[in-house]
Amino acid sequence: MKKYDHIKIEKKWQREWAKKKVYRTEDNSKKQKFYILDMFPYPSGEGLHVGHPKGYIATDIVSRMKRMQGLNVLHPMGFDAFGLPAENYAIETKTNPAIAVAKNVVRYKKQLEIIGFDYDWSREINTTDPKYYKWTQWIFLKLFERGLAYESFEPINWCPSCKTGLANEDVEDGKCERCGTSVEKRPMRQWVLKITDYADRLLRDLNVLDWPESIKESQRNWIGRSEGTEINFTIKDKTEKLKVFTTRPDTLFGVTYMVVAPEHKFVTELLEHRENLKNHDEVAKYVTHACMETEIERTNAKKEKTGVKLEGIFAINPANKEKVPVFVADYVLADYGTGAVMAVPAHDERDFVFAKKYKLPIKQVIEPVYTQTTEPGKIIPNFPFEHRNAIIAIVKHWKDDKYMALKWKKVAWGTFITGGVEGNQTPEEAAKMEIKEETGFLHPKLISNFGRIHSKFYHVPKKVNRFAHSHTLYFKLENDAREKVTETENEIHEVKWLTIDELKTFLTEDSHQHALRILADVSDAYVDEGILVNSGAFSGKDSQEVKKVITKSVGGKWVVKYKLKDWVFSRQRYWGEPFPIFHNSDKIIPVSEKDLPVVLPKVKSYEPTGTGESPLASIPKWVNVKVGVGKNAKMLKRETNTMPQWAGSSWYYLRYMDPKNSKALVDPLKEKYWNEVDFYVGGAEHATRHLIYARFWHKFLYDIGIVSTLEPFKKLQSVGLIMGEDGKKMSKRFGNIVNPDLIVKTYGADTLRLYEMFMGPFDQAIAWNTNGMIGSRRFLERVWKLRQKVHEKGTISKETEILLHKTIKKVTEDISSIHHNTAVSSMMILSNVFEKENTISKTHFEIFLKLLAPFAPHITEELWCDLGNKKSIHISGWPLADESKIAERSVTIVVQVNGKVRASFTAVRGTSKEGLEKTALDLPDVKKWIGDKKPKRIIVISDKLVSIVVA
RNA sequence: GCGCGGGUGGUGAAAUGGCAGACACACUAGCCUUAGGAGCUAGCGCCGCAAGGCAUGGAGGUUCAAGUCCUCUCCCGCGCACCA
Repeated sequence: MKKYDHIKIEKKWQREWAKKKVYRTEDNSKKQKFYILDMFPYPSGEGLHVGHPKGYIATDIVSRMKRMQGLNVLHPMGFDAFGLPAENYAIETKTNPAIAVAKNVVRYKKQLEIIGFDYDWSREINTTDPKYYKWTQWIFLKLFERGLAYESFEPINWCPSCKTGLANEDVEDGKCERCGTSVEKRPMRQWVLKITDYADRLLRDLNVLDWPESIKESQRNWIGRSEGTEINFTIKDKTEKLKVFTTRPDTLFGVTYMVVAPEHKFVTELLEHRENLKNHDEVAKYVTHACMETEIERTNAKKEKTGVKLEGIFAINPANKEKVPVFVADYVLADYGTGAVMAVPAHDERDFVFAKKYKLPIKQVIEPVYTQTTEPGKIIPNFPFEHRNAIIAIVKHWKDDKYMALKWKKVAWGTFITGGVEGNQTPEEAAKMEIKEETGFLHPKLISNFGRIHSKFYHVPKKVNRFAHSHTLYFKLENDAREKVTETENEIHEVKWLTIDELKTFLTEDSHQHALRILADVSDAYVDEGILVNSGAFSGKDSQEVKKVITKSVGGKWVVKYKLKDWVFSRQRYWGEPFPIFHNSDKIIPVSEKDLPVVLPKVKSYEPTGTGESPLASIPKWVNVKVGVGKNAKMLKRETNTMPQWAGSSWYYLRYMDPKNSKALVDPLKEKYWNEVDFYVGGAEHATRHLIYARFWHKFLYDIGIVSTLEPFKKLQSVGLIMGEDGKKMSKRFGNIVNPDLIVKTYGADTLRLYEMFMGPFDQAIAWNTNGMIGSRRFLERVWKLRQKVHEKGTISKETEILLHKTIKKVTEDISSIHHNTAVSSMMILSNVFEKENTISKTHFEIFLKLLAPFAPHITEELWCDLGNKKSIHISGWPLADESKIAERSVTIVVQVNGKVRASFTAVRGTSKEGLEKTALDLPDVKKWIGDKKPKRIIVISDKLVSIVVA
């Protein structure tokens, strides 16, 4: 037999498939459709490394199986090529980026082709093709028509190195995602898309998506919805008001000062006239400094908080008419909420830190409520609470720095002294009585009142959910006078004298720990929900329940805010889609649809100007256009910004449905047929950019009737990176790049494909290991040799046939759930068993080849053809597992004695439990372990195991 | 700090609550070959001569039975982070 010559075989079949158009996708098919998509690549000058095809191989396998199962599969490929990498390359080499992109695309296609993908290349798209970006511009026009694209002059993130504005999503840790330079805030004219209008739908519809939870969670975080209240504070002796946003209107009575962001209009306007502020210069200096800081410096949470008081300015708390000072401080963000906050230091950590530093009053308005969530005393849900007035007494020793604590004897509790308040006792009387009863001490003296601490728990002896409201009182013993304690009290608990440090580990109840923090003077802001105090008519109410009531009482408005910001959509660079927009002095005039596309002109220099203008501005012939005829003709100026890299990829999946249509973005009938992407595979790094932008545009296109689905990608799967052999990210910088061309040449595309799938779980990052790949090659060699055992009238054993059917089932299920690694290993097991057979029947071997075909399309096609088949294996039918064969007649029964496996035996499937038990007890190995002891219990699981328990 | 994933041999990893380590790499021994990154046979978690015991980051728990379920805890990766 011939040697397995992968080079010859792979070349031969790739040509043959292309010639016979084996993978051409039909639009007018009666078959059920399946749309499977890879995130298309950005063709850089460096070419693909072995990590790039991992996702493509996985989708290729799924699409091949689906095709064999008789579905009409759309599995397209294209190129995303606008943006900075191509432009920077152009600047370096002084070539037109269009030329470099064309060259890179050719290279990428060649690299992809030798791996043997089943793409229908007749549907290839390229985002830089005017025939494509015509429709990107068209979508922009529609957004503009609906008021979702607008010009703004707000300060935005600016990368001084890339010399362009950036979207919020392009900034990571205050640095430009592309080049790592710290971004600055810079006010400039820019185009912005109103993605915030879709925030609520983008958030809500995540729930129906079959996506990895981590990516959905990232998007939820990014959108950052929160509900709260907007409240106006009037300014003393002035007409203007200060509007704040808060999620905690229930703490309104605890406001002791206000804070506004340095960029806030309120501050800017005050600074316009010296006489407005007694400390004008100080404030001006602070504001200037704060605005100059970079995003990193500003947003570092660990940075010490700074601020300056606006001397002479006071705000009036609408709830209690109290007069509070106003500060300007950079811990308040200008672009979230209203850029101003009401500070409640007692119940907000940041305000607390600031108040401590500037010695501002801290006023408690929420009493803590602790809920027991662990046993013993875990509350029973949906069960009413019995309220009880109570005390917690902290008693200091008469001379030592020690405090009295109770160690409970019947439960694992450590507490201060506790008790109920009976009848018309005052809390102080009740506490003194408890001290005497429980400990015998006679002369406690009240030092201070720590207020109430509430706790919810299940009272085990009384069988009720209890809600205890404990007045927490601090006493000091005047002397050691003590009387005897009754026996009953002594049986319940033991008195201990402990230091503060010892109490930290001794006290088991959260409410007592809270009291201890007050005692030790280390309490910080209590930020959880609780019961209102010092809040006028609202005192005693539940904080959760009064939020809307308080809002209403001060004329506030219940609102929803998002962290998500509108999408800064213009770049001051050359290599992007031009905007279909004209300017006429102040007026904005959209280019009419029939004049699309606005083609990107050639320029002499691609260098960014850094002035906030793109290089396009330097081509007067392109910028100045005469529009209209006769006396209606006007000279207009074109918009010279370009769109960001993310524009083209925000809708490309739709174009594959109808890539050549010059009349419409996508033909409505084709859109209805192909519908949504059934399965989308790509890197998790796109979680908060491409995957949010595309969802946004898709929802917009739904609203204007272009698409018929609410979401673009039904099921999403993320690919785990392939790292270099050194475990570091594969990159030119580390010199650890493995070139797939070389692997394909030396080992073959089929080996590469098989290995990348066999490496490990698909979504997990993993290091490349060329050594480990040998195993996949050997497997294919063995499959090749198996051909010699195949005869028309060959036979395989019953067991092997059973295994074959189990393998069909396993491979089918594993491909569907992207467990390609275990699919490969199950085929390896089958081939190992085949090797032990003398002959293999043709039909059985063909089934095996079909299972392997999606993974190793070339070698299987060659063997399939060699067996005399005329049509391609890839359009043959997918095998079905015969369930009746999978159910083996004999099963192995495991016997456990006291939970340890001691023996096993073979039984006929379906043997009665009694029969299994009897056989098991008769086994010598079992008898040995039971000895003369009597089995206490015997558990029998049919067709599986017998578990014997002996004393 | 909050949220989402993970911790299993020398390595990559398998395992509907039912024989932990399938499958593969590496390694060891032997065979076959004019030596090669080839093939075949056997071995390969740890301790132990063995019988057997111990092992899925750590500590408890539920169960006849736990890598798998529950509680606490440590470590690693990712996302968000002064968002009021």
